[in-house]
Amino acid sequence: KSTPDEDLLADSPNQPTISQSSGNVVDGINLEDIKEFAKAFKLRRLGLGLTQTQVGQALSVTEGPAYSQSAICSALASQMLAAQLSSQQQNMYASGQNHLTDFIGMEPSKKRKRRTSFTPQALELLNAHFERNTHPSGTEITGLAHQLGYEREVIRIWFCNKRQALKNTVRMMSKGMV
Amino acid sequence: KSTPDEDLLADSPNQPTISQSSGNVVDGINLEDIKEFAKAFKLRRLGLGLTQTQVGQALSVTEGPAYSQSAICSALASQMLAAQLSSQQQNMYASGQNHLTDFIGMEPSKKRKRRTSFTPQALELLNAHFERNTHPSGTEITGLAHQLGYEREVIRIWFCNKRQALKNTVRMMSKGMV
DNA sequence: AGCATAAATAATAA
DNA sequence: TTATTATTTATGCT
Repeated sequence: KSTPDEDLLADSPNQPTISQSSGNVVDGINLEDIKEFAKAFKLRRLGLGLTQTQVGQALSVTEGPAYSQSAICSALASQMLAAQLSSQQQNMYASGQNHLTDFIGMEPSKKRKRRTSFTPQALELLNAHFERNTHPSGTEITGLAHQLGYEREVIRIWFCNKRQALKNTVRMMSKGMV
Repeated sequence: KSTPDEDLLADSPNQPTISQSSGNVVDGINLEDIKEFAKAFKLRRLGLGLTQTQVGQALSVTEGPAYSQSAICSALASQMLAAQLSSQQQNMYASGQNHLTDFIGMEPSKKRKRRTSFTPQALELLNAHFERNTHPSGTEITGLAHQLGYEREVIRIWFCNKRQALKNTVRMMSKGMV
């Protein structure tokens, strides 16, 4: 129940002490510092109103290869989970010549895909499939997509959402509701 | 053109038979039962004159997190779509807390192992260990796995991923970002 | 307005 | 790096 965001907002209640270097040190950097970094990074990102994906793309320009959404997330989110950091040296980072800001102008590519609507016939077939197998293979998905005349991705997402709905239901049931 | 509401009103024209357990079983619960549950839930809600949003807020008080309107809807509506349920055994659910966690016992196309999900408690312990030692020995891993009730391999991988995440963070830091 | 649900984003297991 | 799950957002209905 502690998302990075929440930890982000939560006020750090403790240790103003510069973590005594007894703690875990990774690559010469203290764990606490790493957490602090992750926190600051996310604040920056949110402040700029960027998604992880966007930051990844932006970084790919200046920095080397490419940071995928997963990479960003993996690198930072994880560190914040257990974070209860000394709320000091806050913007020991903040200052530097932020590369990120330069990309604030990036795209307006905010086009959301038009919500597709399935025909009753399509839904019937999809549901039938779902009852038989909630996790169709890639081939099956492609087959369905072709057969029904929808984009493959759309069909894939449909199954994702459908599984989610089912799981939510089961969760509620087991909670003893109704 | 078949909204859940309509299905709701429509009288179930068939099978009073306890669905023969041949059907899809999710987490020990039969699909038909799930549909039945969804139907009952909605009836309850309407009976109380509540909106989905209201129910969500109400549940958030007693139950943990928060159920958004979307959540309620997503959980229940979907199940009713194809519903033609045996209107029997009403609260065979109400009781036991079936491991809602991972439904899908269905396997075909075993390409990828099902993503396991850790409980907050498990994560807490794992993180604690990680902070103490990022490279647990084989014995330690086995111990943790046993203690937490996860497969040894799953625990091992968790440490791999965790180390990777940490390394990535350090890399970014040293790149001078933020 | 409220519902249903597709699409987008975040998180992370494999 | 990939694939899936979890959560949120937002849009097309009625």
